[in-house]
Amino acid sequence: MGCGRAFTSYHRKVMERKYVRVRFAPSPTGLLHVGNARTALYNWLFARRAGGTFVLRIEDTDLDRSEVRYEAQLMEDLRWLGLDWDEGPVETGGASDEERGKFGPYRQSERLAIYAEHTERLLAEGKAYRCFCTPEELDAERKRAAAWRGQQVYSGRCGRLSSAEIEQNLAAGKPFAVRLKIEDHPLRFHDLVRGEVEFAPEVVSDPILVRSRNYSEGLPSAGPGSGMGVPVYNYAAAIDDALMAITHVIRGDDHISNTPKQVAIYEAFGWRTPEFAHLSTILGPDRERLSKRHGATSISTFREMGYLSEALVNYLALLGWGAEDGKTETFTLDELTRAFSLERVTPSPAIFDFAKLDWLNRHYLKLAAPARLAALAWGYFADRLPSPDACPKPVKDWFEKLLALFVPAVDHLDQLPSKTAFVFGFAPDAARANQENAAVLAADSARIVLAEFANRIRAHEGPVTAEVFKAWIDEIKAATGIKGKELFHPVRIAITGAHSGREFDKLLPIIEDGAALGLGIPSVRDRVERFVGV
RNA sequence: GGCGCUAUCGUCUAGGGGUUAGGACGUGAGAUUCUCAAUCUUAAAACCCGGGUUCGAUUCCCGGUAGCGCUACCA
Repeated sequence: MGCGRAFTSYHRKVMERKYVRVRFAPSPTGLLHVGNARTALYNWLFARRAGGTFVLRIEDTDLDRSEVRYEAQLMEDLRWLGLDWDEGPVETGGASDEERGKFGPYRQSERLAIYAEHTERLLAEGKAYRCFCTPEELDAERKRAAAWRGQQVYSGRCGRLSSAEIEQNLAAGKPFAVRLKIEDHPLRFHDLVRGEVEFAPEVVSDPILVRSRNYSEGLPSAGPGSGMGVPVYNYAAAIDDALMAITHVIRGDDHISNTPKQVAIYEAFGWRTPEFAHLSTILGPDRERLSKRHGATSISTFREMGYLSEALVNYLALLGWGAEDGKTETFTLDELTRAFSLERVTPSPAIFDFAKLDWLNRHYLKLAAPARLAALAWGYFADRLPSPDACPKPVKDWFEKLLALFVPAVDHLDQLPSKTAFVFGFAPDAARANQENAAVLAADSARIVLAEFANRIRAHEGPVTAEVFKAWIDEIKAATGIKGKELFHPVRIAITGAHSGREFDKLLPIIEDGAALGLGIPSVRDRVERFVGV
């Protein structure tokens, strides 16, 4: 296949909007949080559904705040969620040192020359102009405008400078920004989730496209011989979206007010505007924008807490989108891909519900294969188990059984150590000290039951199997007439330290098998003897 | 202040000019279990307010209110 021809025909089809091309364009200034992850997910689903292309672009024009480690983390998080991209930047330290895609580079810091070129064009065509206003002048103007009209717009006075004045300023070495000249007509765009949106031209004012040098210190040169600084977000994003032939811009609704500026940029270049879809904000329980103080928000934190990626993906999909039947709640990525449509995305903001996420996580935890759970949970037991590669098979098997019993009782895997702590060690004094336990143990029946149980333990050889235990319980019940809670609770406390927990017939083998493994796990006999005193 | 977006159970949502306004999470009750969890059954729980259009509005239109966003040479 001739690459050049293939590209040309592909490109033509792209231009005719026969293909869908979307992008996820994060700034590597922090960890990927659920809001952005949901944006990435919707982009990905939309692309996959349409058989289109999902592009990853890194918006790192804010060099003060951008960090390479965040970029790497971001890619790891996307992969963990199962969101693969078709085009994207060369990964620093990644498996491949090849850039994917023909519309690169995919990092804005590597596209500065492209922006500079386009700015020259706008300047030459009179669609943009140099603004020599100082920050102080602008500030004063803003205050005046705010007091007078309640609006803060730029007067556009540098747009009326004569060429002589411009030459003079340039010769004097005055720093300048580049502003777009806004035409006097409403700026409209179509939004797939909100319909037609329109802004009056005067509220947009002549926006800055390129910062002056003063604001671009320490940044890489915009290009050879260029006297300009670094472009602002709205400008770079619009150029990139156009040049990367993005057909649908799906992003957070905090960008709605930015969109008319970008539409004006598209118009200035004579480009066709893409479709937009603005996704609502994710809020915390107090209706404020979701943030760290509400709890976990970054994808990597959820991962560390032992949430399954399919649970998070499912939850995020449901947050702002509903299935067509109005009923289905659980979706695999595959099912989502088939069911998803932007038309069904809700425009209203959504409150992040940790309880529902937990429910979905429990759901997927129950479905997960034992070996996978073992691999995921191992890290939480680093101080109790040998490392996975140095671990004897019997220990591995035992651990899987332990998980099978206790995973259904947790919301996320990091709750496992505390749930299972009593298996690995037994603290009789703490068990007695517990108030609820003390109430149970205070009863005469409890003393009788425990004495009976201890007698049988002493007379017994070998592990206490579920069958042996059952027989003892039946005997004690028959001998003493004690049954139900009065019978079981004291025994449970003597073995586990708590009056509630998993079923004895599954729990006992875990304890007795564990005791035989050399992990320091006390046997049932050890426990009971220590508890009642020998 | 200006501009914009949004508004159905506590939460996520379905629906839509006439409905018993549906589902899910959570909550309450019951069943089961030695107990907890799980599971099953079940209950309570919503159309922001005011006007207009209409025979009829929760649904369409306008206004109000509230929440959120933007209002930077941040992204």
